[in-house]
Amino acid sequence: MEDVAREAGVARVTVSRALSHPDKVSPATRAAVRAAIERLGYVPNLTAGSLASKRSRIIGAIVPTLCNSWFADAMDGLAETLGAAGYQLMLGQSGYHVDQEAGLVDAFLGRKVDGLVLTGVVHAPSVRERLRRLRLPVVEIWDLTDDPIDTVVGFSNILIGEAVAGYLLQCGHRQIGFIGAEEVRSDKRMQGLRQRLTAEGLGVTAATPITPPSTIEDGARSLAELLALNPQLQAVFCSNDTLGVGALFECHRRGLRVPQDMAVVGFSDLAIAAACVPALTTVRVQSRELGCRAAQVLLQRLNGAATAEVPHPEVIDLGFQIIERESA
Amino acid sequence: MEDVAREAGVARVTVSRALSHPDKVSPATRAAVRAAIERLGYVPNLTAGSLASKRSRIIGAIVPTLCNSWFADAMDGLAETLGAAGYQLMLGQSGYHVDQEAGLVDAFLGRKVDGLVLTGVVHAPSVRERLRRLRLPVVEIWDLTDDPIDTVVGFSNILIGEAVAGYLLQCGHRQIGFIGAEEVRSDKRMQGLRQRLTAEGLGVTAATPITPPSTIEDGARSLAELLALNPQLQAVFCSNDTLGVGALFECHRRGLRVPQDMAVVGFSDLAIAAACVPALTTVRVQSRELGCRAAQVLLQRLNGAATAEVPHPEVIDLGFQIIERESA
DNA sequence: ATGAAAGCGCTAACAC
DNA sequence: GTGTTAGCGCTTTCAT
Repeated sequence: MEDVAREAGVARVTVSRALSHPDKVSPATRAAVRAAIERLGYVPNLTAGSLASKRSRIIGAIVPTLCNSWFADAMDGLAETLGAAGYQLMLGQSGYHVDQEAGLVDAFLGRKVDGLVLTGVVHAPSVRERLRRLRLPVVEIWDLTDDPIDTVVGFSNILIGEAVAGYLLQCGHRQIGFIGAEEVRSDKRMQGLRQRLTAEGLGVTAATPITPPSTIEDGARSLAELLALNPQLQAVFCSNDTLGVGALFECHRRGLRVPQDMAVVGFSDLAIAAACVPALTTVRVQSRELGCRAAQVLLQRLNGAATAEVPHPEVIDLGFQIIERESA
Repeated sequence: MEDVAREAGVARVTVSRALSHPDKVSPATRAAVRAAIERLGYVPNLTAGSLASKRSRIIGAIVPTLCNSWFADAMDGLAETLGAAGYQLMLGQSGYHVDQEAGLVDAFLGRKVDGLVLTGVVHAPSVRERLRRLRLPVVEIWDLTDDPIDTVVGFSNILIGEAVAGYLLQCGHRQIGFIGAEEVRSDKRMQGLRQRLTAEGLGVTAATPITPPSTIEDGARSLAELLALNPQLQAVFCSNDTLGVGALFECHRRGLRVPQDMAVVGFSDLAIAAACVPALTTVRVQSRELGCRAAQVLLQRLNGAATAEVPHPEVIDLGFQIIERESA
């Protein structure tokens, strides 16, 4: 930067200003600086800038795993929107463990991220507390809560469970099962399902929760387990489409007609849901949009701070949609 | 850090050392420092550390998009391996554009990443040159080349095309088509296919390249296009499984029996390939392992530098595998 | 084994 | 509009 300043015949600050606040510099010097930068191939050290300005233009995001395309899609939207605004994405994977998430949050805080995106609303207590106290812009995604750390943008996993229960009941099913993952948001969907069913005086047959990542084989195995538990079973809600496809497979193998003998509903609407035979009825959530929206909220917070605006906790519900196909 | 030093009754340097080089500090002071840190809830500012030490412990990675689960899987492996070694992943999306990639490389260099992972071996000339000159650890993935920037770990897209051609020929097909994306690695697979076929005195019918992201509908539409171009078509190689499934759909719609009337081969072995009916014969590449391996190479480079070892360009071929299912 | 001094490369106040 | 003066919070030498 020293060199650029000399080359352009100005002081270092002026170079800095020409880069960060172009409008605070006369067009002439701005041009001179640009030219010097070009000539010297100067690349500003953003690390030094971050240290001095206390703004890193980095957003940290933590998802359980990128292997699940719904999270990957959300990160795609997040990275794209953030990138367009000149922010960088630092990504971490929690493996569905709150303590691993806590470790990543620490690391990100140490790196002075300007904001954070966390998956879900359940975190280590220390994390919630720290983040609240720091007043760091934080967006929780993929679920809802009345008491977000800062802002939450997602959908209600409990309502999804209830809606699927309602749908299945309406189809005339009474013996309903659940195949889910060993994971808090899956539990909530099950909870919603159970609530609604209990209200009708019905129970729900639940398979042993699957340790992520879910596979098609897990889905098949779980359906078999469910059938052993309750041979009368008429319908099953699978906590994700992968398990749903597995359940479909097991039905096929056993000669069960879908949906007549067994109705199957999935979750997340992967491409596979539309492509399998019979096509899988599922719940669609807008993963990518979720990421975009999370980015927008962060960006707004980060600029809002500049305009002395103090934002308060907010709950943004993006909703969901039952996609009716052939399987239920 | 000042506070921690005071609390522990030592100098700031000692705190720094206790954190970064624990073995250079007596066990007693180390414990005192740890205690003080605990008591004060001190979180080191890694930005400042990076600035001072010129090592950021950040790796930048650029993929075309995270929406394609093969890239997401690779990033999953990368992030996991890197995270375990105390490195953070900064992620960017190029949207399949070399100039967008170049912009991200600039941004990452400005952030002083310790290493870089790029998708593919085709980049803006300025990028290659810059990176080479900087001697920054760089791993190119998802393809191979004789002339990598630094190290390349992937598979040969050309050989994949040739292998699929060989497979299809062996199945007895002579009229072969290609459905691909508007993208350099897809082109290479087509190139390989064409080479092998040309060697047999055969041609290949190619559909209009699909602008990413590919959809199932794109695949269906492309198969229709191919059939219009060449009604005798016996087999088609689709540049990814999504297109393959689309092709399968179109065959079904037209009452074409697969593989008797039309053989279909996909690429990447998504879960959907095994789940659709008929199951899709495809080419499997180890996406996640690719990411892990890329991370290992970087880590080795980064430590190797410490041991004064100067590594030279390397080509690591992870190969591929044709997964024979029902569709071809 | 520990400390003192000197930056890392930039930005934020203030002056001019 | 531009320059001057101080740091940002840490890690290096190099002494001790």
